[in-house]
Amino acid sequence: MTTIADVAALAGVSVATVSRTLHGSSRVDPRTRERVLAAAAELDYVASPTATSLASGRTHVVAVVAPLMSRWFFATVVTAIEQELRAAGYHLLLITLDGQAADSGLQYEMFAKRVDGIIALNVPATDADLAMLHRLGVPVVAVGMALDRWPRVHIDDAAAVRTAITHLIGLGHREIGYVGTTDTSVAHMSTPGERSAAFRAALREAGLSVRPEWAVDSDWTADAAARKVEPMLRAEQRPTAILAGSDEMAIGVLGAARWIGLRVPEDLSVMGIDDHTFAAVLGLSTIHQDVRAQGRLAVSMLLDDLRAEAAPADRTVARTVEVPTYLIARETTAHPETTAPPGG
Amino acid sequence: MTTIADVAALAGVSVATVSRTLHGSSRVDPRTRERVLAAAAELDYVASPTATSLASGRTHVVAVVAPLMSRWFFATVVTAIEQELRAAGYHLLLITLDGQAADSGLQYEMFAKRVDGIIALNVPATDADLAMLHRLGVPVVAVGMALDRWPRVHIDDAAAVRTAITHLIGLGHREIGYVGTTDTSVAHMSTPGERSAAFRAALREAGLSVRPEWAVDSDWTADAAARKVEPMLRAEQRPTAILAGSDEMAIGVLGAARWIGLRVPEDLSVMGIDDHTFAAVLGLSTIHQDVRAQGRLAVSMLLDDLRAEAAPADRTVARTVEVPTYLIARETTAHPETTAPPGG
DNA sequence: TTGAAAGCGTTACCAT
DNA sequence: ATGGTAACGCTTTCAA
Repeated sequence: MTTIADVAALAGVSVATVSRTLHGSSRVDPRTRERVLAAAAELDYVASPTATSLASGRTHVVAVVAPLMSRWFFATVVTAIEQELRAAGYHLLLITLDGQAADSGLQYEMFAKRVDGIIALNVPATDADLAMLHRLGVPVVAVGMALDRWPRVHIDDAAAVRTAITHLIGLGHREIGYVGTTDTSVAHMSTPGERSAAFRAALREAGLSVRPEWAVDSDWTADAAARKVEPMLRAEQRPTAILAGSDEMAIGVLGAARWIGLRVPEDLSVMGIDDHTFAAVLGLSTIHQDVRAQGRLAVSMLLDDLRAEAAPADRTVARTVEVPTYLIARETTAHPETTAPPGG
Repeated sequence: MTTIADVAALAGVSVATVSRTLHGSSRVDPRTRERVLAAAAELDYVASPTATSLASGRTHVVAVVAPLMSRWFFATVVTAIEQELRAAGYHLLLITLDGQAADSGLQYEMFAKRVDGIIALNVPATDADLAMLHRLGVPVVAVGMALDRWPRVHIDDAAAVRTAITHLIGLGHREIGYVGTTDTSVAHMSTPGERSAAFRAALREAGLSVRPEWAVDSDWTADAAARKVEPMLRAEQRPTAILAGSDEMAIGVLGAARWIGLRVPEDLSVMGIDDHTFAAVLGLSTIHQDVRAQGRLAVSMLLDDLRAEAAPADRTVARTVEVPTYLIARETTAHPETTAPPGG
């Protein structure tokens, strides 16, 4: 393996000079620089990141922690993050909470020393986790769920839900149901329970009553949502519209409606939140959020912090950024034509 | 930051002994071990992975290279891989090709020295890339697309397509169309073009003719597939069934059918390949593949190679593993009831 | 502008 | 079984 010493030898300078040249930092005589660069190129030299890290104390790696990857939102943010990090000369260490006991703690110690910073995607943390994070002194940026006092990029979940409900009410719906996580105890799998709370609030604001049996708890998947919503749709009295906490779950509702034999939107209006890649093609009405933008923002905020460590008070980005959302009305929502005929 | 020296001091032994104890390798007096462990626990000592890497030459990090993350298949394998790696004490460095020029090369040099091995998910590589990889001497395992002579885990794409076609023919279909990538030039975005080739082969084997205009090229997304398949479905003569190269694209076909007003499966049968999470709930007939298993297998094969580096000829896993696939007939495929009435 | 040399925190070899 | 001590490959003072 070719080391910095080889380059130094070939260029006829000291390793210190090679290091300086390749770092572009301090001044180096143009002609010296020329020779060094030539030597490095000649030898296909690439500095050992390991040695560099040990000597400099910075790894140029950022950890991204997410509950799991198989959900569209996470996969999409991560792609955006990776791209942005790569452009900035950083690598991405992916940490998933999948398959871990919810209470096993995040074990930041295991990777904290490997990275310069952490981007946490919707990961809840126990007090112990937070304490650990602070103790380690690693910069953190949260995406989605707030994480202590760290910078955060997110959407206004309550507003998203309100917009959705307003849309449905505007169409004439009065009997509205909801599927989504309402229980936040399964910590590491949960997503802002705010959406569920916002649902109740939005209905109340509109002067509509919230029927408890029309707000069902579900895992954040299409299958689960379909199963959970089925009884509600088969009941004597069923809602004329259902809002799902995510498009994934909305697709589940679509499935349930299909196998029950309810026409969408004639017999049932369905809405989601997110604007999943499939939403357009399925004609799903939803609330759009720019997921990639959130990833990009998270990266700039983190890099900003990393730079600030070197040159304090050099921050350019707001400490918390709210990304706007907006309604996309497609074909799964319409005026309620019929008043809930006996289901089935 | 607490270092190995602190632990050694507290335990009253040399750093060498601490290193040995924590590594479990060579023998250490039980009582000494006890003291060291206590000291380490007392100080919350965690070895610096950076220093360890530099000294030992092994990073305990594996790179996973994928075209992008926002596709269900990739996201799912990656989750499985991460989980498996974590269990084995390894971390995962995620490299995406998203947003890179297709011909920009994979730039393995940029991360090769950071990792002990590489898992490549459906990434095509130029000869230059392959040469580079070999030169770097990093163990590689390929998932999906074959990569030179490296170990590989994959499904039999041709068989999958054949099974699908057989299913359709068994239902009585004779006019069968296909959507998927047929052009493999857009290298870093392509997936086994084998599926497309297999489609033609399967039809020919069955004695059916392949109408060129019924085999359309498309990006590997629902939207693209929907757009690409629309003209085919609106044409005077249209197929009675369509096989998509992936469930994602099949969902696109479902969308196109919906907005054109074709009933599925009465007017059109639709099949996919993969058994995407949404397939069940959408009632999509498809060919199932166990994606997580492929991820797990890839990890064992790679770890096997890493161990073999230490203790040569110590391999336990076959050099190439083929994961089985099988038909799941759901509700989007049926006997062709009508013979292609004028579209629209 | 350049070079010498002291770290950075571990591992692993060689003695003992 | 344990300790001393060269590496590992680079960065970064400190001098020159």
